[in-house]
Amino acid sequence: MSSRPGRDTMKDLKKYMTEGLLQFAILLSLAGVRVDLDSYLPPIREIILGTSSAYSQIPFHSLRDTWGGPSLHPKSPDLDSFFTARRLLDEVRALGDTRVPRTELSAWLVHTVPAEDAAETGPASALLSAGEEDPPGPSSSQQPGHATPSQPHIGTSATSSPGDYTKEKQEDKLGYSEDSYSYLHKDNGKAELEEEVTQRSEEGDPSNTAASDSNGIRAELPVLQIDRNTTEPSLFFEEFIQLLAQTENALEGTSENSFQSAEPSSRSGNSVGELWQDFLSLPDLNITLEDIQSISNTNNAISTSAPFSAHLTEAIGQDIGLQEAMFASTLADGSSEDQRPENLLQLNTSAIPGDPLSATNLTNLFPTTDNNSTNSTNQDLLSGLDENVFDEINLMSLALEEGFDPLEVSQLFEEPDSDSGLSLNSSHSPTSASISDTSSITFGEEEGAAGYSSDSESTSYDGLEGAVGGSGPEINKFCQMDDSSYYSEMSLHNVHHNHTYNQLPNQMEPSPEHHYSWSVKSSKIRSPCVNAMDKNLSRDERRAKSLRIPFSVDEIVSMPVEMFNSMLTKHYLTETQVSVIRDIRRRGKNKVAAQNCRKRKLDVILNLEDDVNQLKVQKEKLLKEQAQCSKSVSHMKQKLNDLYRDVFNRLRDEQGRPVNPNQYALHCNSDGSIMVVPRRLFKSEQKKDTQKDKKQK
DNA sequence: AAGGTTTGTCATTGG
DNA sequence: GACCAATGACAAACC
Repeated sequence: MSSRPGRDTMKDLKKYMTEGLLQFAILLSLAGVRVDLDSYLPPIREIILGTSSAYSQIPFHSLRDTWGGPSLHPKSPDLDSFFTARRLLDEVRALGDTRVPRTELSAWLVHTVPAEDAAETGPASALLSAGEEDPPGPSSSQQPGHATPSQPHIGTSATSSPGDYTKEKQEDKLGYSEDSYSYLHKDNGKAELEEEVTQRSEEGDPSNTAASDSNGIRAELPVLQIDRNTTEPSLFFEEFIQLLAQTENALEGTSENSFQSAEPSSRSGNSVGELWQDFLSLPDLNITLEDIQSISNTNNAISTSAPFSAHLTEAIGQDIGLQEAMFASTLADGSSEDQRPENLLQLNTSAIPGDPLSATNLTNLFPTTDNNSTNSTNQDLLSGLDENVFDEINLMSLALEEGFDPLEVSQLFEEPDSDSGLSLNSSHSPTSASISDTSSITFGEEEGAAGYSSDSESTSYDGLEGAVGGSGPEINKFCQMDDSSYYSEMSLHNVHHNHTYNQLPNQMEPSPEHHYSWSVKSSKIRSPCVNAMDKNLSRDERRAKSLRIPFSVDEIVSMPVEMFNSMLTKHYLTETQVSVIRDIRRRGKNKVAAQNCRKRKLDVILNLEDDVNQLKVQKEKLLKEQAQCSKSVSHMKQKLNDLYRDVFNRLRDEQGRPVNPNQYALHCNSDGSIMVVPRRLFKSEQKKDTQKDKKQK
């Protein structure tokens, strides 16, 4: 068997990578997040159906649509399965000191467990026992403090949703007992995944980094790791394995007896293959997969509106960003299942300002996609979140949960004598406060890049930036912070308080400027990071936010003078704020004036061009008329000459001789009479007339 | 990389 | 004199 050990090693390595990536991809699809593994995997169809012998682990194609039982694959896949299971078991045991998210482990067992059921003493069974019975390993002591109490949060619910849904579907289709289902679902399914995600997010698990490596091979490694320091996953696995075993027994029926005498390993391999084949060939499976996909990708459906395909390659192959995936899960939970919005509300309620766990709650927004490990840089976004921002976000969440309008919440902090409906003290406004922290970051660099920068503005902003906390080294920190707050608020807005879907921005109420500006800006802001978001804001907008000016730039600019002056006087604004507000107004008006001026200039230019064109047309017309007149004049001259000649031909002198036209000419008198005058006399009279004209002139 | 366009801003002027 | 609109000029960003 080992006549060619090098080739066997490569073969094992190939299978190792392939099935690991496949399991990882299935896991990610179950978790509701997609990752592009197409470049690392052969077509999923080939892997599953075995059309490519190079990747065939199990004779799926020979078992396809057959219930009679497995048959031996020409390449002896039973041995492959045996060694595969054995090797995986060794891998798992060898990696016992490492910790791995339970979600991934669950998916790994989904693929592996049926094999062990057939052979109680088989290697897969040993694997199960390893996962179940191993006491908490050294990892529990290596990473203390990770076992924080699981807090419900948005990201967790999003992550656990597909898994629960999948299990529920499987239970429905395969006829699982109600007891087992309820136990699995209620006790282990959701809470376990939530805690796992929470734990993973707080750990900064190095497996994430490894999984997020651009190398697809490394991305497979965490799948093969096992968390030994927790016993709950074992329970989960046990129940799930039992369910799968029941399924396998139900599917194999009596034909299974003929294989009981066979080698356990081969039987396990065939069981896996048959279970997979049956699982995939179930007529309702497509619905299940579609449901899974629809749950995890509702957000994508919003943009694409295309039906989801159950094809796993599509599910895995689509590229999706970290924030998009998280946000998609959040939206999907809010739209697809009734319980999810409730969870969101509860989560937001639990996120009380000042709660030390509030930061954790929002930090948990991201680990749902951390399991995907699709983006290593995004994982760094979790590292340094400011608790103050979470307090502000939690305040917003509280307001949303309690049914208050954010405007009302912000007015709680507003000075009592403010009679302006527009006035909001954004220093306490959750929305504007969270944004202002961000804007103070990029403001400094933008200021330097700006062409003109008044000294007073620069200096004052620098000082205020320090007050706000936008120091240089913390740019990334605030970027992450704002990012999380932005997405969390966006999700909350969309789920809970989107009352303006049918309204255009200009149809909204003018007074809650924050709503207007936020909705308008949020529609433009889709970039994953704050720098990109702030790039959509003008310099004055960033200045206003950095100084916590409680008015939007549009308000400041378009406000009437009286209202503007009253605003400056009624609000306790610092000199810097007043100066900046006046500058904003001046620049804003000048900007509009410049735009109008350029528009007018352009209109003038266009009008002049039209005039030029019209004049050209008129010129051509006149030239044509001139040519026609000249032509007519020449025609008239010709006629006159003809008439002249005809007249002289008919004239006769006193002797009856013809009159020479060179010696005589026709002269028209003023009374209309015509006389025949000798030319010399006619010329002398003409000379006299010309002289008289010259003298008169 | 050079050149054209767009846009924001400042300085100035006139109403 | 303050305010504002208009406009030339400049610089940065963008194409």
